[in-house]
Amino acid sequence: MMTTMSYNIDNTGHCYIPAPAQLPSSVGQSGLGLTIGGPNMSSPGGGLMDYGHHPVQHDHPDTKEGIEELCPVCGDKVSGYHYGLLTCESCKGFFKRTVQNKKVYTCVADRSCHIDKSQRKRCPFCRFQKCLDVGMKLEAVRADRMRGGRNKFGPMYKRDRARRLQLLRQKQLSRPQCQAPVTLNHNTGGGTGGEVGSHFLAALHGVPTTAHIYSADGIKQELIQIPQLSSSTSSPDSSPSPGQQPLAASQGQHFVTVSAGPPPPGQPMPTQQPPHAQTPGAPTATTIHSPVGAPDLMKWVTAGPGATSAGGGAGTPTAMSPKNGAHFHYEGAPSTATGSLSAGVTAIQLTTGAVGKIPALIREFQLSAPDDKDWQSQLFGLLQNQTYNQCEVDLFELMCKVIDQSLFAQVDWARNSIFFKDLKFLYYKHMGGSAPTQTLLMEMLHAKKK
DNA sequence: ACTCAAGGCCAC
DNA sequence: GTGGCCTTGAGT
Repeated sequence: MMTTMSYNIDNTGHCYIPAPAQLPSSVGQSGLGLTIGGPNMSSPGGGLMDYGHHPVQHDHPDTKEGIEELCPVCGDKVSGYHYGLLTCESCKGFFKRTVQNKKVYTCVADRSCHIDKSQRKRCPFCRFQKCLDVGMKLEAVRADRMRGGRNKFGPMYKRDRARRLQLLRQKQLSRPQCQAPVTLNHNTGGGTGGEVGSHFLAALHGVPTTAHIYSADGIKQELIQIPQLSSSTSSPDSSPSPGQQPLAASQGQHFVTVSAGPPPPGQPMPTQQPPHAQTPGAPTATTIHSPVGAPDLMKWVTAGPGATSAGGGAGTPTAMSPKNGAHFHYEGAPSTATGSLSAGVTAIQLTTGAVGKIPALIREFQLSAPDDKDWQSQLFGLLQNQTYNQCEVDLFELMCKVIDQSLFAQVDWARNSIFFKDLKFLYYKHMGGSAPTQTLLMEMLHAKKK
């Protein structure tokens, strides 16, 4: 039986094809006239990675350990990222020729030919179908045939690489003995000093960010930082849609302590400001007490722009003690708040003269905060995972992880707060899913006042 | 300067 | 037509 299947690309770059392939935008403006087809074939998966590019670098540290990525199409050795994913050199060439030359293949069988290294030449129809099925991207083939340079998939490759490396690392950590000392160094993010901030933003958007691992032989590799969010199941290469909820409640969420800038008019207390209520650039301090046995450095961690500096505005952290549990004192007109974390107990003292008559909204915030013990045990677990089976531990990396954890928890908490839900409702109602503008937000506030 | 994913070349 | 190697050039 001979079967064919066709797809077309319209002038907007959309391709109509009965396969889970990405749609081309750069491959011709008119119909491609390509005839393809085949069964839904799944990637063989397996293996982890081979960062070598052509020619394949067989002396890469990963391949040294016998871990080698196989081409998801034919099972041959991958030579690098090609058209959206790690493939071998021959499938790269095959895919390129097929798309560039607008090849039309037919399958003489039932569109379910097995494709492997020895049989990949037999049925180009099924081979190309498998290329599409595993995710090779038509739009990565350049219509103008321009050589060199980079395309839009660069960041995706980076994230995928990082994800794979983290999987590899998790695999290594699960081994009974530490096989190779690994020093963890947090990525400085191009020297902007914004790594923690970028992780925070990544959490807001539900996308993983990367850090770097330096293996014992000095080779820099990437470590992905996947926000620990219960509802975030997006793959590294998927971007959140405007209507997507990147964050949701997760276990162990806890808003540790945050001191922020001066309270907005009408706000009675600057105690636990939800992140979404903070103004950009406002001084933010995150204070965390380490679990028993963690390095001393962990006892006192601050994060965010102006965390320990004087900051601006009427309300600034005036005292922060790194010893015997973190402690901060917040002074902001017209009231002050003091928070402390020590010996596993989080205490928020309100010294406004309004103790006993805390505004209902703040009480609600406090009540909605998850159990402190949950948070601590989660943090302890994180640190255990980080230090267990590691011959060498980078304290800075640990600090960053703890900060990340707390920031993600803050975001979780904020998103689950009544205010955030309220805001989301309004913005869906008004915008139908697109981001609210400043003007729109003002309108909403006015509407609420009325 | 280096990286690496594009396209190109050419022996098979 | 295939696939290994080379050249290119934007991004880092």
